[in-house]
Amino acid sequence: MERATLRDVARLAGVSVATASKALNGQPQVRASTRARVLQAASQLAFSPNTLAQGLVTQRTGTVGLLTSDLEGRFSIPILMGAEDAFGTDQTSVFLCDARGDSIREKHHVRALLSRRVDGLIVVGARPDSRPSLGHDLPVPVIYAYAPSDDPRDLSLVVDNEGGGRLAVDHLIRCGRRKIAHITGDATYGAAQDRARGALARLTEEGLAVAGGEVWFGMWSEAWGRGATRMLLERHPDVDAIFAGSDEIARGVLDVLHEERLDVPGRVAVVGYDNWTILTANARPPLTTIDMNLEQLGRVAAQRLFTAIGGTLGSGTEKFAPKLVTRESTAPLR
Amino acid sequence: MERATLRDVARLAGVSVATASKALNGQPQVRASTRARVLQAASQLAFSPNTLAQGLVTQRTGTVGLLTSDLEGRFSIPILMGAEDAFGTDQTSVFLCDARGDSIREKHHVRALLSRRVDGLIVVGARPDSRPSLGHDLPVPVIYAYAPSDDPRDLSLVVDNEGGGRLAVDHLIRCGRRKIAHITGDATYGAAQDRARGALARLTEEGLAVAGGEVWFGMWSEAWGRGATRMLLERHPDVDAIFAGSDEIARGVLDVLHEERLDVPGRVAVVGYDNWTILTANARPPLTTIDMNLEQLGRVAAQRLFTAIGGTLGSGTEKFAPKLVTRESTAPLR
DNA sequence: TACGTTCCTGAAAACCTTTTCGGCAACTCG
DNA sequence: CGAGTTGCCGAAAAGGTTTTCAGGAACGTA
Repeated sequence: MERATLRDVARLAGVSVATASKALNGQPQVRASTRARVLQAASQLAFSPNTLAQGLVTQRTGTVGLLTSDLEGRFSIPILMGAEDAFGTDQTSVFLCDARGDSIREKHHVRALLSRRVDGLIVVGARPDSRPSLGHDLPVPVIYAYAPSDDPRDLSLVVDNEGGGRLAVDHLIRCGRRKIAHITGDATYGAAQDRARGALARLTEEGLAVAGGEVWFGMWSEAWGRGATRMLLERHPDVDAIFAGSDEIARGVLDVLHEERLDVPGRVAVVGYDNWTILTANARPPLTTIDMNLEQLGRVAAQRLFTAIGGTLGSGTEKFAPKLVTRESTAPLR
Repeated sequence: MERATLRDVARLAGVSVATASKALNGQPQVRASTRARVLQAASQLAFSPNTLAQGLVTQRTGTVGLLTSDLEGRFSIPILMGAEDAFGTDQTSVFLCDARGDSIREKHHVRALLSRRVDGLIVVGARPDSRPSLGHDLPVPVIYAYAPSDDPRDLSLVVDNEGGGRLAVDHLIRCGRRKIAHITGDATYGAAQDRARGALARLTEEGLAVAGGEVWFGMWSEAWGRGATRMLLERHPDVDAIFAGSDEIARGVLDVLHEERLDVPGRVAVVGYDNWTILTANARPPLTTIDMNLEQLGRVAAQRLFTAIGGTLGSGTEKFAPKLVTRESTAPLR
């Protein structure tokens, strides 16, 4: 299966390569009949242009590098899908690189991508805390997604975790709940702090205090969700809603509530975080949760990068609003 | 940040581009001192070769296309990671494309990838049943992973599901179990059938029949796992092991056993399938399961493709053995 | 008929690298 | 001292495309 080149097309159409090129690219200075001949020849030969050669002369490759730090982590994937999707429609392809959290591996990948003359870079971090900038002496625009760059001159797109916490609590309040507890993950995660801050702020607005006396920080696991819920019920059996910092934790919460025969949502309402379908849809009952809209984040990152490729992209950190996904674990009281 | 070209390096080193190229590529016909000068110049200018130009002349781009049908699905990711990992060490990069199960979208992507002059293609399917071949008139080698091609002339790398079923049951038998049930997913999935066949074969070897009278096909969900387990316990309360067709189903199984206060693994042992960490590690107790070794599959696919790029790759379907991951949900009886 | 326009077309340069091959200098050896 | 080797280096072609610019043909006008 030998590939046809533009030369072959031109020869078959009886024109020069220059005209063939112009005909194929829709340049105006070619007669309609000539263009038709070229098009016909091209399709006959199943011609598809060599993008390497195109890139060499146009200085645009139509490729971007997507640099992730943890592919196995669940958060990179939706972002990646969003970006791939957005680019798919413009004809740009994405190079996927997984640095596995290793910074020298990351450097290596950046070098390779630049060597491939990508038009831009999207860096998606493993967790929503800031990460080291790639620097400013790069010849292409870089956009940071999920984990912001630690350099404010870079452009970062992140999730609004404070807004997410606020959203969850707001929903519970609207359901008539007044004794709302918050069980969440590792306190060293900025995300945990932000969500808690948002939750507390909304409670305060309503004149409420958090049930359980304080936010329960711990780990991002079902086991912690179970343990914390047991302690919580022991000390504050009258709690009527629990906002969990992740769907995993929420699963643990539900598990213990079920064990204790406390009806969800009749007696206690539960909200999770992440909208990780495998956990939320299968839960008993299916879990109301906060969706970070990561796919949208990826899509926007792609678009921003695309428009920035010619000119320049801004700087600073843009926050994206999460959304509430209601399922059966929450409902109005009575 | 303008990029240095080989010309710049050559000029700085006081040699021709030809010698500069040879020096950088380790060709022998260049004096040591000259090479040193070139190397020095290159590093001084932070030179990195333009791979587009290289590809144009060498007819090798050092890129492969990875065509997946369902990125969100959990099975593509490990394969993708394995491939990315294997390629990372050779300096080849991967173009990621998600066809979203749409065959015209897939065609589109293939065209684009060929236009980019990828050196090869890895096609990873959504489910382990056979899928349409991309055809044989492609100018690059293609390798099918997870979902085999429906054309035996293609090379496909798949998981040995029959072996997996056998492995699970074998483990349960070694744990002294004799009344082993199998609750699994959608009967229209080849994977479900294969796993069941392997399980039954191993039981027969031991002179055992499957507990519950037959294999319980249903859906790949926790809810089905719960429902099936309830029915099973009602009719056959003496079952001492359950092999679940997926970790999701296993979670449902565990849930009901827990509700019924049947000790796991003291009274009933449970084995899952997939080793989906988020489900298995958090289960109560942590779940023994079958790991399909998908990362290895991806790695091998990459290697096969790489060695095939020069020559030709074989055909047929190669099966890869899954492995047993033991956790606390299984243990010897008494 | 001579000249200026308007339309199309094609030759050639450019993009950056690899690779072949010829040539020059310095040797070795008879 | 001449001929044959050996070791390094550079000129040039090649890879496939886009784009600029010059020029030819056809036409209208004076």
